This record gives sequence, structure tokens and C-alpha cells, in this order.
Amino acid sequence: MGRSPCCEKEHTNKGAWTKEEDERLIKHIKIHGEGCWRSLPKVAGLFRCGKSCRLRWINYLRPDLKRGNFTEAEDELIINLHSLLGNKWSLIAARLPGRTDNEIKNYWNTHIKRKLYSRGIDPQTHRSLNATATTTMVTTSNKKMNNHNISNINHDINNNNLELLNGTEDSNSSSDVTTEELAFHPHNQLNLDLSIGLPSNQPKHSSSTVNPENKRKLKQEPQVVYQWYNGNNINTSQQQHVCLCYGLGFQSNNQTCSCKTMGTSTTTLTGTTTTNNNLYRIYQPMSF
DNA sequence: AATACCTGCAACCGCAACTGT
DNA sequence: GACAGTTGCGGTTGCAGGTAT
Repeated sequence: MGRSPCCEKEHTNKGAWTKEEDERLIKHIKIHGEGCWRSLPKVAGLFRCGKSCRLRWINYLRPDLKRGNFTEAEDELIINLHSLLGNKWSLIAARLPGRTDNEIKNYWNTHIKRKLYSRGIDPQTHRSLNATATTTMVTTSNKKMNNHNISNINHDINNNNLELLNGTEDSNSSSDVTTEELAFHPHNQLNLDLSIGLPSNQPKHSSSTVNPENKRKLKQEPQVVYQWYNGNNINTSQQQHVCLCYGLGFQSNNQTCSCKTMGTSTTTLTGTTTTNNNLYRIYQPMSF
């Protein structure tokens, strides 16, 4: 039995939205709020697929959207986030208020890629184009040795940590492993963990004020956030670096990187170190 | 002026994840 | 646990407008 279609194709409009349709959608959401996208078109009197309504609202009609050109700072932030997260546009968009995943995706494909090429940087790997050309990529090995998917995101909201067990088959991901990196590690069962923590002063969601819809969203949405470091200490002062902690460990031990414990094991801002459990940690501070 | 080609972006599609029963 | 329904994500497409020939 195949999946049921998301809507009746025969009775739905497609293509560009008209002003009237936009107004109907805005009016409906103003009254009823977001959600129930499947039933929304019927209730709102729109001959559109629910998915189409959702997309239109999220990408173009939401009042909090920032229109206009991307700033240089936004460019750099996108590049940095992409080097971390790969093509996880929704995660990247979460760090750019007023920007949507679709907008960022398009901007990446049309502008930033070109910009990086002009800098001699491979937009997929974020390495120098020369290095990329001369380095043998062993993505197939990477695929085999790591069955985790990026969806195995282990939320630890209480600890303000987000662990991305990065093993997606997405060739666009920035997690390609080079032969050098494999040689660096004595075992092939390499796992690449990326831990990104909440800013320590990030206001936490109050469960008492979360309605069921938002609660559901909270559960679903990976809260991509950063733990701000200033030297060894967690610090939320204005002089901030992003501490990107990659735990290159074994798949079997499921070890995750903890920024909190890292502070005690390193004395420098950059570099690599090993820990008790054969876990390699690389610190890549950046400033924006 | 007409046509071809290029570019940017809005929208669509298929799939995976999530939720409720 | 199985299944069906819903939502969200990322890749891709198609079209409008701009530019080159």
C-alpha cells in the first residue's frame, strides 16, 4: 500500500501565490495561529496543498522575516556554520534571525559557493581547492564505518548540549574523512561527534508557558546553540569565541564530547588532545 | 527588435522523522 | 509494536527577469 497523497492534486492551485491567497493565509494564521497545515487550506478557503501553505508562510509571509541582502557578517556566519553542519539549512537558519532555511540554501548556492571558489576554497569541504584536489577522499569508507545518521541527534537539553553523531551519507556534508585523518587515527571505526552547547545564559524554555504545539516543536527542533568560550572558562562576556569540539572517537563507545569537561583538559585555545577513552578532541575557536 | 542564454529565487517533490492511536 | 497521519527538511525544478548576441 502506497502512502496517501498529502492533498488532492486535482483541486489544488500550484505555482506562484496571488495576493488574495496570501491575504487569506495571513488572516487565517492571525486568527488561528500556525499549525494544522493539512486542514488549513480547507478552513481558510484556499485551494492549496497544506505543505504549500506552510512553505509560503514560513518563507515569505511570517512577520519576523528579514528581507533584503545578506550582510558580510551573515555571509561569514553562514560559511562557518556550514563548515560545521554541512547542508543542514534549518540548523543554520536557526542561528540567523529573520532568515529562512530556503533563503539561506538559495543564497549559498547562488552567492556563497561562488565566493568560496574565488577564495580558492571548496564549498563542500571548506578546504583549499588545491588540497581537495590532491587529497584522496574516502567517503565510502566513512559511510561504511559509521552507521549513525545525523538524525541520531541526542538532545541533552538539561546539559545544554547537542551532539551530532555525524555519519550521514550526504556527500555534501563537511564530514568527509581524508586518508590522513584515517591514518591519524589508529582504528577505522572512526566516529565524528560534534558537540555544540547552549550559551550558558541562554534563556531556557519554561515548560509552564509552552503550549502543546510549541512543546512538540521543542521536542523536534534540534536547538543548535553554542557554548561560548573565552579561554578555558565558560564565559559569556563580549569577547567570545566559538569552541567547536569534535570528538573523534570510536563508534562503539558512544563517547560524546563535553565542553564542560574539556575546559579542564586543555590549556590552549587551539589544538588537539586525547582523553582517557581514546577520544581525540580538536578545538577550533573562531571569532565572528 | 528578436532570440538565446544566464541567473536568482519561489515553489514543488519525495522522503524521513515524529506523533497519536 | 504496528500503522496511519502529519510535519519538516533538503534537493531539485521551473519560471521570470536580466543580459548578451
